[in-house]
Amino acid sequence: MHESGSAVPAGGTGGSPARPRLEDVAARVGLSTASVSLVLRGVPGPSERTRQRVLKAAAELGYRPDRTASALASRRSRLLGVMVDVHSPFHAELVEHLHTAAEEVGYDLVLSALTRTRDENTAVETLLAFRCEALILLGPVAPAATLAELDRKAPVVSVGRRIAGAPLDVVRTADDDGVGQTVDHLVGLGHRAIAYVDGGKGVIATDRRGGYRDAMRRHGLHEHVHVLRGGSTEETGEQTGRRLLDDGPLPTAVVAYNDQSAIGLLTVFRSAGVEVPGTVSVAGYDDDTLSRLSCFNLTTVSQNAREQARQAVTTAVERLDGGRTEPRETVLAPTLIVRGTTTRAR
Amino acid sequence: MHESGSAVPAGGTGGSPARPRLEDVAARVGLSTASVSLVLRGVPGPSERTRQRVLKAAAELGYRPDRTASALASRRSRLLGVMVDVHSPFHAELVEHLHTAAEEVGYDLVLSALTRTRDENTAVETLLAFRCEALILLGPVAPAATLAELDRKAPVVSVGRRIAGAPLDVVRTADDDGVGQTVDHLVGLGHRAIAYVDGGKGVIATDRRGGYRDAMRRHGLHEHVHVLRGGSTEETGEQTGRRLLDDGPLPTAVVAYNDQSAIGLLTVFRSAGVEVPGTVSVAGYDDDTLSRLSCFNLTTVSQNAREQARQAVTTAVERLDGGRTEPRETVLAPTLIVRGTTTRAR
DNA sequence: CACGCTTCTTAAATCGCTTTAAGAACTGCT
DNA sequence: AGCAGTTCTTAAAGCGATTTAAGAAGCGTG
Repeated sequence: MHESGSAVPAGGTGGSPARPRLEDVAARVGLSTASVSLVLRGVPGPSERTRQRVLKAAAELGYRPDRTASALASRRSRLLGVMVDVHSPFHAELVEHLHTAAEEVGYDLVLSALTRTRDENTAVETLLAFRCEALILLGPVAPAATLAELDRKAPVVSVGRRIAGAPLDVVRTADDDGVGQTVDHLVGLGHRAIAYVDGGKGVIATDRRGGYRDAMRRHGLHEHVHVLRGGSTEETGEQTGRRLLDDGPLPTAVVAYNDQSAIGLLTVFRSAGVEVPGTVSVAGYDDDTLSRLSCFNLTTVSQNAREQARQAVTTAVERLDGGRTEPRETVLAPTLIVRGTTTRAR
Repeated sequence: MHESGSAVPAGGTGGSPARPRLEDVAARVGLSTASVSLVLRGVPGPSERTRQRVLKAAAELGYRPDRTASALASRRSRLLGVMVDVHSPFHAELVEHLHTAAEEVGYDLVLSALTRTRDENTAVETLLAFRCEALILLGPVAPAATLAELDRKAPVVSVGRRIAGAPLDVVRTADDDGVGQTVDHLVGLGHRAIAYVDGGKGVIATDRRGGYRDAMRRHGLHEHVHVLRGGSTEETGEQTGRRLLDDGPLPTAVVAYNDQSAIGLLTVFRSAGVEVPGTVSVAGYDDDTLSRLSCFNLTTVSQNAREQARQAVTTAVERLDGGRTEPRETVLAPTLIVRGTTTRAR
């Protein structure tokens, strides 16, 4: 059963025509597999004539290198593992840009989805089993120590989440700055009673809350600082909205932890007859697909997915091919996107 | 000849501890790699004693088989390729269930994202390069002939899209039935003037439109059949909504091609002071995340992602391991989800 | 104790590609 | 011619697993 280069296209059970191998291409042009491999990978050496012939033959046979084999042989998979929450529209956008960025530097992506029944550990294990050379984790929640541990197996880039106390690569936007810009914008419109709806206990929530506090202080609105308990979903937004309506005089503007929360507020306000932005201005964070819907048209902050993705890939590749070993944190500036839910104070 | 696995754990240039290989496990228990491989894959043969020792050693070393190598050696990748539109929330849900379904039958998933700059061809090529054994395409738009061609390289399962005229595996829900159920529901509420907002020229749009027509006819509402030009986005929904408002008497109910379109209608109606469902009932299709937002609370049709995912995996695996060769179309019944945008006719 | 039978183990060949050291084919120069 | 220098090519050794045919134990029997 070792009729290696036999004439029969394929045997076995299936009917498929047996994918051509490097050897088939080599045989066709009467060269060695070594030469063919060299040509196909663009390694200098082969003569122009050889190059042309090989390229032609490969094209004619419809040859596609076998990733598994070349990964094994070269001990390089040229794969970047990406852990992503399939349900997050923001992650979707990141993935989109990661793809193009990776392609430009000759890497491919392996996506590992986070689901209700698939935790970060599983997702990462899968990535490792694929021999990904570096891991790009979108909004990881694992403790810093775990990530540091992981980083010893393969370079880790945390996107969107600041990692304190561990020497890891991080790419993120300045969350405090984003909220700060929003506050600036509102103050510029004459608002003073600007409330903030908090997002919980995560690192991100902390940063955004801090950004709000600082900005208010900066504008001398210290005594107007008002942080309300909230969350990251429409539901919590609605709850907070109702509390606001019940608890006496409304602020003239409310900044929410994220778009979903903001939309919850919006819904409650409008159905209670409170006009937005007529009576209350509302701003969110994330530039979620939701926020762009014309029925919301929410003023929000964009995290610049494109640039973050690009930086994440660069960061990973630098450690892989560039020999960088010092961890680096890349902090990008977010962009305020003014839409229709904020206007001059009443 | 087998002094390959020397005593030193790693050494060499790098600093990483060098992932343990099968050979390392074998050396540790003084057995051959063959035995270890057998044990680790659960193949009967090795004695109980051997089994225990191997398992222990593997655990101690933290051994994880190298997918790349085993795929190459076994000529089986046990990988299912999934083409997915990262931006679609419905696809996200499918992916989630595909993961669990695949895991149950011992397969892993490779996701290949469709983006603005990454077409179906590219996505599928990637999947093939990973040596996926079968391809699960979520809502493919490629012509039937292309898919049939592809199917010769690896079994293809089209999810959500009916493929006419090509012998391919398909898993989908009955779109006509879904719209039919919606119409039934509305008729049951006393509606007679039920309009339909079309979704364009695709197969799915055609089916849904047909479902509307048939259902209306079935209820003897032949002369109330009213199909409006529309689309699949909020924008087109809004446009159609405005046309409806302009063009004289409103129907008492409008069924839209999908949720996004329905939400466009909703937005226009409400901002024009037309109450939904007070004056007009509105229904969508897809049970999109959007539709669940309390501010929309849209009556819609669920495509039962979980079951579709499960069937898709089963279908693929049957062809891979079960030897099935006849193509099969699995049509699941969609489920009407009544929420707050439909009520008794005025 | 030699025999046939199981039951375990393992040597060795692959899988399809990469990589490196060595070989072949030319060149130009003395 | 002879020799060094270039420029191309290739043989052959892996990569880390799987797989199979053959070998080694173990074990009742006659």
